[in-house]
Amino acid sequence: MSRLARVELGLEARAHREDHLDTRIWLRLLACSTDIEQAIRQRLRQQFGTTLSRFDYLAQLERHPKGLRMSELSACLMVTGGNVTGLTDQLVQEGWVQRTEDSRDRRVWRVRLTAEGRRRFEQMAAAHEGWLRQLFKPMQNAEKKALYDQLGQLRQHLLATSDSPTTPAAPAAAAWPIKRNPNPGGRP
Amino acid sequence: MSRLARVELGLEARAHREDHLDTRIWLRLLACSTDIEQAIRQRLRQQFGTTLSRFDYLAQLERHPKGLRMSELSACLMVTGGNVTGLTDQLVQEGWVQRTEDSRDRRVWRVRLTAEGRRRFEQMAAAHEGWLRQLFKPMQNAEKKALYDQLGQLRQHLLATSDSPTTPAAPAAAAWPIKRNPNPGGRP
DNA sequence: TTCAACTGCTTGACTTCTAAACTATTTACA
DNA sequence: TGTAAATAGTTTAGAAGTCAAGCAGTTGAA
Repeated sequence: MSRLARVELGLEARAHREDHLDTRIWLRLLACSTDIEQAIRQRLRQQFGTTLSRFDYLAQLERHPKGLRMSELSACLMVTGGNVTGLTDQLVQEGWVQRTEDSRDRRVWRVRLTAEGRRRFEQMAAAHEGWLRQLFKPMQNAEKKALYDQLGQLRQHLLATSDSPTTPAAPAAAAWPIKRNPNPGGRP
Repeated sequence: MSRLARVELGLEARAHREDHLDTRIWLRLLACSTDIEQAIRQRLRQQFGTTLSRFDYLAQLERHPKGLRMSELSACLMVTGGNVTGLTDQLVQEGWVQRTEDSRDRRVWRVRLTAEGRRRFEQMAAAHEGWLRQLFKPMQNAEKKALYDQLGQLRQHLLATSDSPTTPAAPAAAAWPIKRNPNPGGRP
């Protein structure tokens, strides 16, 4: 098997002909997502010296000029609160965002872009859009629309399923054999 | 804005009505991918005490009974070599895989599943397939096929684009303003 | 009014992954 | 043959993420 052939498959190489369509869709989706993500990460780093997480963070703030609470950011970004605290500390220190107190509830922080942060983010966002245009250039417009709709349907279904009580949170007890230290304080 | 509404949007909330279709596709793709990934990670951890990276790693080996080199794994998994070294060390220590020397080239390691590793992986793979079946259950078969094909086209295009010389690796010099420590040895 | 339960955020210990520098081996070629 | 370049893998420092415990502030019911 040539190197090229393997590289061209990437994560999708896991798919077997006998695999269910569900599995094949997932592997293909993941491969596409990883491809694009790596391309974006690399460009953000090389051209702006920043990371995708920070970009995502700033993008959410740009959508909400009045600012967001930490917990709202956590939900939007689909990451834990601890992570948001860390990102916020960095971005505050570098002058992209500012924390302001909420007069009604002294536990909450409201985070918003600084003028400088907004200015700089807008540059990145323009570049970001250009990169995506380039990545998707070979696709026909009709293809794109179709893909966008298909993904929309998938997302609807996923959200419906995850909310339903049919999703088993976990079996009564951990089901794997004797293991000293499954995952202490670590990422899943 | 209610919590539910926000959570339901997640990463996709970044999309504005005026954004280009390309951007909107990407955000939707990423949201779908993240949703599924988190579901799978959670189940792997809770039910098998393992991680998605390890599962992916083992899945590649299962496809290749004769074993793979570290560099081949790195390409298949779309991760860096250093990462493969670490994962291999762990899995060898836990008895899932074994390193064997290559008689032709003393630099290379050939990694393969142990019998125990294969046995245990097969259990996980069966569960994995079940989870995906569950996640995709609400989707019609025709929808799934359409999505699978659309993603296939996208991937083709992405691979074609990334190979082409039109992709600018980086501008002549780093383009962001004065920054003491852009990203020393860190993740992008 | 007071105290227990809840909420919003932070902290701390830990894992995963990356990029870049490094070591060891093989290959190409003058 | 001898040496430079290329290749395979490892090491290292640090970013980014997780979970769980902890603290301060808020809420609500006796």
